[in-house]
Amino acid sequence: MSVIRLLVLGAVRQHGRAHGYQVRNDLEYWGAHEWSNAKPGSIYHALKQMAKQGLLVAHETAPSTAGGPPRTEYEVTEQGTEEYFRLLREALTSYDQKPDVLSAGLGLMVDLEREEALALLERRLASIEEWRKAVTEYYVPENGPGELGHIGEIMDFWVHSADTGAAWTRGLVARIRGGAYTFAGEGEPFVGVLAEGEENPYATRQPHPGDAE
Amino acid sequence: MSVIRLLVLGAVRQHGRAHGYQVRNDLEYWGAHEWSNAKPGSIYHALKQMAKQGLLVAHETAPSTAGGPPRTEYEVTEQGTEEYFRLLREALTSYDQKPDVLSAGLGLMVDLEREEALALLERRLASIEEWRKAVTEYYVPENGPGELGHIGEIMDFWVHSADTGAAWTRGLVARIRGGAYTFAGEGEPFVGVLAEGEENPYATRQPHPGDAE
DNA sequence: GCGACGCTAGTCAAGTTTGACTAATGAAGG
DNA sequence: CCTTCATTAGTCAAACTTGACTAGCGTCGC
Repeated sequence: MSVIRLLVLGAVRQHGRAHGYQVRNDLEYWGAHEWSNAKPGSIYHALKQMAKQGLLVAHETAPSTAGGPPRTEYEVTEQGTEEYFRLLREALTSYDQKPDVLSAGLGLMVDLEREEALALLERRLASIEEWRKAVTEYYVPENGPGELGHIGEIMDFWVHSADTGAAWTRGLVARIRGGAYTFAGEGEPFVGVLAEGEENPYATRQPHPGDAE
Repeated sequence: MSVIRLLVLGAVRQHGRAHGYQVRNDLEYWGAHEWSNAKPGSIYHALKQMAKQGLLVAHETAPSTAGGPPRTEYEVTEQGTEEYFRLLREALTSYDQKPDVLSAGLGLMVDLEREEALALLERRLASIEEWRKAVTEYYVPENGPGELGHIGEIMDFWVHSADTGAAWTRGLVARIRGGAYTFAGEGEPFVGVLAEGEENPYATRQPHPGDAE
């Protein structure tokens, strides 16, 4: 699963209706350009593609209020909402060792109810455990480890990552169970997007000047 | 940087001369299909592209000895060797939080001399430290953390990953400094590729049957 | 003696990602 | 005024990735 679709659906959904540039700014607000491949090209592509597939509807809109080419606003369809929750649940559950996917899941988890988020994270812990068992059983050669030479370090690195990742997840579960954060259906939700015209307080040092990394 | 080029260059270089299917098998031997995007399509694409760019030379070869279409053998050029070491050094040094790149670097690090590998890993530690300082200084809002709401968990996750990653790297440095493994110029190198016809002892449960994940 | 199956060695189209480029507006400076 | 510059909003070609497909050859069973 590519993380872009999840992020874009999450951003559009929180606005109700949003154009590409707004999504782009939200993702920067979330810091997503630092930990995922959220670049303008990918974002606009995802919007168009998902519109073509019926996950979003595109409303043609008049030339923008503040310079630049005319902008298109998007809205999430029912089908898109389904897909959004499918992706979100998968992001929180599966241990496919892609940290950007988990990060996106963390940013959007409050769209779920507290109990469900907890259940998904527990499932995640179980699947890490399962992965660990499969790998260590499978890759330990007859004559003990070390027979693999330095190649064994790769496995050791992955196992270490899995273990520390699991430990961190257990901490998160404890915080959520202890009442942290506001989940779906618990009153005033946390505002995770920028209003039209609002400035990003966590903008990168050099805000995209003509883009180019 | 995409990890595929590094892996493919490393594999071809160890053979001296190799065709695509051989590279594909080596990467499976290394377990790369588990922790990177090393799929047939990507591998063959990388071979062709790098041949076009002069990093590899392609030798047309007669139809294979054991069925299948005629195969092309590749060899690393001088330019390709330069690029290989550039990529390898970068993989070991930079903390761009992509674990597959580090994994590839670990698998190929013995192509460097021990002292250089150690120096690169120390640089890696320094750059993790630097990243950590920048992020924590920059992202902590005036009114303390927690103002970010659940979004703060994303940062916490990344900082935790950086810290545990650094700890693991320090362990690796200690092992290498303690004399583990055989690096370049230290006699008989570890055999990291499969000879023609040799079977992969760590093959996945179901060896690629018609491919398809 | 032939048909099914698996292995060898790839190709290909569709989709995605990248990095650089464009074009319109408005504000600031001289 | 008029040039320069940042901001808004997005396009585009080239490269890369993905998953499914192809085709030759051996061999095993019956």
